Amino acid sequence: MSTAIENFVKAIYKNGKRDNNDTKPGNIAKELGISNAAATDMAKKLSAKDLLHYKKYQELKLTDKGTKMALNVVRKHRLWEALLFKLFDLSLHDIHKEAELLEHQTSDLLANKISAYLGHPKFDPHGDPIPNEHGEITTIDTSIALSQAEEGKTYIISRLMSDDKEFFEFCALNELKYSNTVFVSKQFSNNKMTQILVKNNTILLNQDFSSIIYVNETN
Amino acid sequence: MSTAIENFVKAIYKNGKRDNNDTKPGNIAKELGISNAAATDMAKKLSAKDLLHYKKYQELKLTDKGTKMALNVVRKHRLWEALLFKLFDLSLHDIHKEAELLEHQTSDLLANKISAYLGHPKFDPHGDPIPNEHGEITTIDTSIALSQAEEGKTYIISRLMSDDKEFFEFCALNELKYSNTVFVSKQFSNNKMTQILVKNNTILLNQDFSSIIYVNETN
DNA sequence: TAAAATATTTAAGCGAGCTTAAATATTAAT
DNA sequence: ATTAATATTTAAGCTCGCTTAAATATTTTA
Repeated sequence: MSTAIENFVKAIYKNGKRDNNDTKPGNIAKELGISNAAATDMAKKLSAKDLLHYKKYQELKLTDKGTKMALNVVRKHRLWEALLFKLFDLSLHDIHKEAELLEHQTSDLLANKISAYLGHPKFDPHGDPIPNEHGEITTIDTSIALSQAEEGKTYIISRLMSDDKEFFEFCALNELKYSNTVFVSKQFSNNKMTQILVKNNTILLNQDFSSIIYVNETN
Repeated sequence: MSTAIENFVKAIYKNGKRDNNDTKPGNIAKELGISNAAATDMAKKLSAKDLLHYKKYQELKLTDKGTKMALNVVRKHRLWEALLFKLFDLSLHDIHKEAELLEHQTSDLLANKISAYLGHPKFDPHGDPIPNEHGEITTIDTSIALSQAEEGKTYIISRLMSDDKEFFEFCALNELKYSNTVFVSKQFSNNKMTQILVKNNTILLNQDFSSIIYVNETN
């Protein structure tokens, strides 16, 4: 299936997930930056391929097959985001742009390898859920802020919940990266500080930072 | 520039590098799995774009612009191969297939990030040279076999020169991967063994293995 | 509820990147 | 050097994924 088809199906899927869910061709067209005519055309074609239900002037609805395809593309996108974020010093915006292209040229095998390498993460760096191999999504984020973590336990960073440049610089300096391992050596309950160990570096976090670094328990 | 164009230019470049260098349309067509007619057609188009010189019934010759494009694609291909090889447990064949797709969807920025992450390697896991950002190629491989390495020095693995499955299994077990760091703790000159330290594991290599693991000095 | 605004669909057409079939040129062989 | 074999080119035509313009349906609003 082509990039155009994958993007079309993905756009319908994402549109359906929003509050303002109007999945008529015009809306999808706007999202994809193509003409309404092109969207109608594509809708008919994909209907013939059993990827969506199309009826004149009605909303577009993905079939099970279409939903599965959309979830597969979304999975690849988010896995790429997670990998690029972990490996490289790139802005989330740049990462998104690269993932947008790579997602269509990624075999299921490679996607699974990326997932395994990252420890099968359930969320990407934006905090969006990553569908598993079978298209299943974990909607409940079981991660907790480092400020809530238990002393003496080991966690994996799942989310850096901030837009602050300085915070990201601090993270980069201290190996605080998505999917890295963190050992919570001490919780100072009085002054709300958290002491952690990351790659043999001991770091003392104040609450500002410990409350926006999200982690998952290791199992 | 499209995937079709990039592949066409790349095919001419690679063809020209071989002994049997006949860069007429038919040969390129065979390499790309397209018809001769399609290749002639494309040659005309690319001539108009100043990517190659085309004269009826003559060989196709890349212009400087075309050569630069080819080198850029080759660079991205080989960087992907190096990265995938380092990160994932995949066969060289699978890695090649994935890189073949990813190479066309990779920004120069991302390519540079991959290169930096790998320590700007000069060769990919096959031992093929990786052009730098400016399209320059290091043709002389300065790497040496571990059997020739100096005691007490630290090296970086540049090449695993084998097709043997068991050898690769041994490598995987012992963190002997492309771009990993190796410390040569002892060279036993009498029985031609080499003792190395990789990620806190001490490994004793016989000459069979130490002579096919190629490394570069760290600088 | 009828007119105005907006959205969707149909129709015609275009470029990219292919195809096959036929015409033409080149190369190899006798 | 002619003929036979092979390669290249031209021509016509296909699908995909778009476009614009016109026709038609739906919504909004007065």
